[in-house]
Amino acid sequence: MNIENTQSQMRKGILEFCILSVIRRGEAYPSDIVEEMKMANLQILEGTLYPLLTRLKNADMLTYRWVESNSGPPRKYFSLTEKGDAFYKELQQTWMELSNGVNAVTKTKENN
Amino acid sequence: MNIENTQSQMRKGILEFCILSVIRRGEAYPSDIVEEMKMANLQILEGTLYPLLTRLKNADMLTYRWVESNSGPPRKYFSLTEKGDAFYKELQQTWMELSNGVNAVTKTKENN
DNA sequence: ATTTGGTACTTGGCAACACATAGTACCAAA
DNA sequence: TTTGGTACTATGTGTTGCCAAGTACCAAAT
Repeated sequence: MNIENTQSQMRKGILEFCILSVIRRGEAYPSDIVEEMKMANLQILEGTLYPLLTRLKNADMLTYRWVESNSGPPRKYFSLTEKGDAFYKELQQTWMELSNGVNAVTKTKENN
Repeated sequence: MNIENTQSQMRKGILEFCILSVIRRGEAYPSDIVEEMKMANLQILEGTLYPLLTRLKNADMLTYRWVESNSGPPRKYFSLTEKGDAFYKELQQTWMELSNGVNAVTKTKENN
């Protein structure tokens, strides 16, 4: 029961939302995503990102196309499917409700 | 990959924070906690709450005392230990950072 | 031509936790 | 003494973040 562990627990399910959000703004390949997340102070590791993208693709939320790179191997560029877009909107709603709920329970005079 | 599942995934680690917050405002027994959570639109089930309280107690974050009830069996009233209070403050910081991060990544013009 | 280093992706396994389910125990009123 | 409600316990399952090891491709240096 340490903070590092709790931090990764808190990430569960939320990363999915963030990643869909990044891809939703335009085709992206894994390193793009890591970069955008880092800019928002949300680190995500490759060992987390790759399996997550695979899950989302298998669930028909994402598609990808191979794009040649001039500095290394080809890259998978991901984009949202219609289903993925619909799912994203549900996640958005879910996050808002959760976030409001947590703030309601914890942000009370006595706790500040 | 459905919404119900994602909702419970998103709860991971966050419930811990919420529950400590409720108890921090004053001794509470499980049903009190469920009630306060429900008021904030955060449902928590008994099968989740009890093991969580046990974990927190085993980690020295909580203590409890038995209190007689005039309508049923005695109740465990929980309160925070010093360690629990320190931990709560860390969780508070963690939640703020995570929450800000998620909003930064997802709340962009293109996504509204 | 072979080595080296970087980039991109894959795979298998582990630990933590929300949740479901079934069960135990206690109490009070019918 | 049965019934129904309340309080708590114990066990098992599925999902997921993360780690670690591995594969593969490319380009510049040796």
